[in-house]
Amino acid sequence: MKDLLRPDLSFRLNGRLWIEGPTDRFMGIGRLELLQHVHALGSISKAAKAMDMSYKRAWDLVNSLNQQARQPLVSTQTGGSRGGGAVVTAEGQQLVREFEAMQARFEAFLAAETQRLAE
Amino acid sequence: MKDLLRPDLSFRLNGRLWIEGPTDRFMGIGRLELLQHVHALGSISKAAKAMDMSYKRAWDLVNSLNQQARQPLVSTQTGGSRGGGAVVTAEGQQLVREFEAMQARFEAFLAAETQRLAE
DNA sequence: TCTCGTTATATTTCCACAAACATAACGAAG
DNA sequence: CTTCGTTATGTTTGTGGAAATATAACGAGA
Repeated sequence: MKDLLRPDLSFRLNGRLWIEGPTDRFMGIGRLELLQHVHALGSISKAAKAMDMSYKRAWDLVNSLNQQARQPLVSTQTGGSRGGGAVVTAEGQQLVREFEAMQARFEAFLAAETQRLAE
Repeated sequence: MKDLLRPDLSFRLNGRLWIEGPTDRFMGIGRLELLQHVHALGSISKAAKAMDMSYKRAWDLVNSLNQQARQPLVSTQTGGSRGGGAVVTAEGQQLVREFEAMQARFEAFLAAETQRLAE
């Protein structure tokens, strides 16, 4: 394979993995990172800021996740002394763990295929 | 996992695989199908028509492939009684075979992960 | 030398989607 | 009853990339 490619350019194998519903995407690497940030920071707005994403976009993603899940994956609270916040529920944490694992296996697959390409 | 999803909606795992260069994408499932059509039909314009793609887009993709390859993957000819045409070179055919194989292994991976999701 | 189907290439138009912007509601605490 | 940071939601603006449009060149064959 590599003998087909221009030797003065560097190429790499890449890929994406996601779970899609009838209308919307359900889960992907971006949503995974968002959930991880929400879990770590306790708020959608802080997570958005940390990821350099607009709050609206982050909220829309969380909303899409919750709409497609049997039970809320992120539970939110408005108002209060600290303005409110968001927590990743037990179900959300389960999703994070399982998708992380799948993503890790995918990256192993990519690494193996990359190896194959070099031969 | 499936216990997290709304039971009234149908979800499926999906993914994409591609080889990227420094500036452009080099290879992916779309380019694979284009090469297969060019090989079968002997012309970029017929391949484009068959795929319901504009000729310009198809030509741009072929051009991108050729630019990034050490040797032409698609060889073209203008003019002549039939107007010209395009053939997938031996190198192009090798690329098709290798990417097909990789894509098949990826689909096997997806199937295995899909199995895992259902449990 | 005219035709025809194709390759080759530039320019313009269009549009889906993201980003940006705006505003209301919420509720604990002081 | 005001403040503050957050959630919640609608509207407007911007833009990258695809699609559409246009045109030239090519060369075998009639």
